[in-house]
Amino acid sequence: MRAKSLTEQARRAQIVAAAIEVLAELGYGATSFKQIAARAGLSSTGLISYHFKGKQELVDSVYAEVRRTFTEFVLERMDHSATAAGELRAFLSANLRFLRAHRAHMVALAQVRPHVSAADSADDDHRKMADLLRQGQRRGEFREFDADTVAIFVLALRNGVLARAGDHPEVDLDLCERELITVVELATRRG
Amino acid sequence: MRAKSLTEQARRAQIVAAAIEVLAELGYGATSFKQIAARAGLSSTGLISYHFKGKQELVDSVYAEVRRTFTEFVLERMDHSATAAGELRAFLSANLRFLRAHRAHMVALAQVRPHVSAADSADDDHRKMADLLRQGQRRGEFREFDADTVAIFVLALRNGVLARAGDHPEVDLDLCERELITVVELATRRG
Amino acid sequence: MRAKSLTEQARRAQIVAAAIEVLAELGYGATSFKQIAARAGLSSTGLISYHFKGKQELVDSVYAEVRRTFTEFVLERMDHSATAAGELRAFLSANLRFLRAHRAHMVALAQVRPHVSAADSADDDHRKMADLLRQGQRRGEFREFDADTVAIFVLALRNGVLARAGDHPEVDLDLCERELITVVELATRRG
Amino acid sequence: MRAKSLTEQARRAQIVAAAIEVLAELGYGATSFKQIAARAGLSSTGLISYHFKGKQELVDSVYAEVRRTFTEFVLERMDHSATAAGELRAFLSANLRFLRAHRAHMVALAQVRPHVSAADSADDDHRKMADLLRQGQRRGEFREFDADTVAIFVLALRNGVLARAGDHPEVDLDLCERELITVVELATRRG
DNA sequence: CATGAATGAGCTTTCATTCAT
DNA sequence: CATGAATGAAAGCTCATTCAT
Repeated sequence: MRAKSLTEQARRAQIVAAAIEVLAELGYGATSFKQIAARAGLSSTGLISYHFKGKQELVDSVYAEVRRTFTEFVLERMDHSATAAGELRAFLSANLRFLRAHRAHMVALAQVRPHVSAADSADDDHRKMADLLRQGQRRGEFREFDADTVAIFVLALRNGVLARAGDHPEVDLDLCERELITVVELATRRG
Repeated sequence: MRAKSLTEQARRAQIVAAAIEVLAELGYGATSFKQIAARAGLSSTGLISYHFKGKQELVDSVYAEVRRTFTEFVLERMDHSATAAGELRAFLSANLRFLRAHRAHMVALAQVRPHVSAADSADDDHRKMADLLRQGQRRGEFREFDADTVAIFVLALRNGVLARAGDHPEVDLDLCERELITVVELATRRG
Repeated sequence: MRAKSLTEQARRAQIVAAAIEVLAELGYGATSFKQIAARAGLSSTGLISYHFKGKQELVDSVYAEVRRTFTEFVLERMDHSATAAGELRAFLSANLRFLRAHRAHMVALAQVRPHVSAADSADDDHRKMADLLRQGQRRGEFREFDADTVAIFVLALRNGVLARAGDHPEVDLDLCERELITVVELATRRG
Repeated sequence: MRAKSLTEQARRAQIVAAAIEVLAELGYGATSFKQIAARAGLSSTGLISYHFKGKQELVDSVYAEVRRTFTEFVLERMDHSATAAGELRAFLSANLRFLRAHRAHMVALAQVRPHVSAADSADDDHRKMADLLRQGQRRGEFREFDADTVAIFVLALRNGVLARAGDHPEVDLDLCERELITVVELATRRG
């Protein structure tokens, strides 16, 4: 894999950005090269094939880009010094803030996930969350529970809120954030 | 809308059943009329178009059928006499049992949901859950929280568990059920 | 592989026939579904894909059809009772007559052969010819030579004549036939 | 047509050489500018279009180059002083040796021939061979036959052997050469 | 001269849908 | 009612070619 030129990188980024927009607006099924090309102001779908070996590579690139943006966003807002409980709170909080800042990314992510070829990196999320929970248990912050199972719950809450908020713009994200943090704390804390 | 003859109803049911199987096995994207017809033992996709005005109507019918089956299943197992907390427990429990008994329906539901046109009947679920929660608050079983928000959480937990279990057959559903009930109880109970 | 209906067989035959014409006129590279559909009076290339699983199946069908026609034609004109030398003469003669009767088939065959997927049935021809030559040697009609090598020669002569005559309509096929038979006889006869 | 600079000539030669390799390895259908550029170490297919007016010119150039190499090779090995029969033997012999020395050229030639636009220079071969045969007849070396027709045969034998040997590497070229010379001699000699 | 990005026509294929029988 | 043949739109993708730099 030889290095991409600057122009190439820029075009790829532009196409990925257009794809994200279209995915968020029309959903995966209606997202064709034609739509993406139109959105990106390209004169031909051939150009997309020129920059991406196939639809799969584009889909994977979209996924990677959204994850990159998301991870970066969350990491910047994580509270590394503190307790596991603190990290958990920061994680949830960052997720909701990301939704506010990049709603299209969030929706596109949901649309694209079932079609990503990469060994499912959702498993990554799961593993990291379970580790954080176990750490909190070792430190005595959290009660006894099966960390893998509760990790499913935490991520389910996150996903469910994002999905709901994606469909229902009227959801009050501030309220949601407070309640979410409360709920997770009640569900995990010791005693 | 004139009444459907018995034959017609039977055919529709047969097609919907086949569609559910195919959706569960191949996913939405690979579910074509051809696949469904083959699965149903029909010799022509024309028959599907004959009985359903279009793909959308079939999709909606699949959704309706899965929901009907699901609702029926859950209702039979609800504990109506008891407390709101009891109902909540019964609801969660029934959901997991349904997954065990009708995994294909569950997977098909997930595949089909994003393409359903009907005014989202997920909203129905939400409303009912919120009502149940409010009832529990009035009775003093639950702590103070925003019922609409927590309804999102409860359903998110349910959906997340189902999704995870759909993809990862190794998940221990019994363990999952116990932890889920514990978590929801901790998160909602008074005091 | 279930039986094809009569209509289906007819359509397939029609498409194959059109493909043969187009191949003969435009060559393999310019033979697209579009051209074939136009030639066959079809309103859509989709119909070709409907009747043939893919381009490869069509190509193979064309090859099979031409070979079938050809083999039938030649077999009818073979002199089975007689000597190996007689059979050889009859074979060559029949080949040239086929060219006169079905020039398009012949040209299409040449165009299509490199793209046929079937285990090369040109090897079949070769084996049969070598067997015939060996038989003639055992009977004392033919001189000693390496039958496999001379089989290559005989088929090469046949192919070369067909190719030349395909490109140069002015070739005198009667003269060609007489000379060809003479040459092969001189090259193979004992003494 | 202004003279080509040295650089230009070199580039053209490089591209043609790469094209020959690709043609021999992948066949005509899979030989794209992209493949050729990659093989030649060029970073853009644009360069090919720059040096050749179109694909046709490249194809014709490949053909011309192979023919040039081939003719040169054969001419060097011809026995000019001798009889027509001797020249004929030398010609056949040289052909087989060329195949051994430059198999790729030979295969590329076969791939490219059907797509060459140039007034078929195969006719050249034919004319020369017919002349040689007539000369042999005048000198009393060869029997009476139609020289044009037998020229077709000789070239057909040559082509057929090359084609067969191209596809079947197990062919014994030494044996083939001896048999070929014998056959042609039997078929042409006087008495 | 060489580069690499861009273009648009063309390809095969799949799909939901229609319609005569 | 059911069948299977036919339709045409749309998809992803490849290709030779063009052009600004």
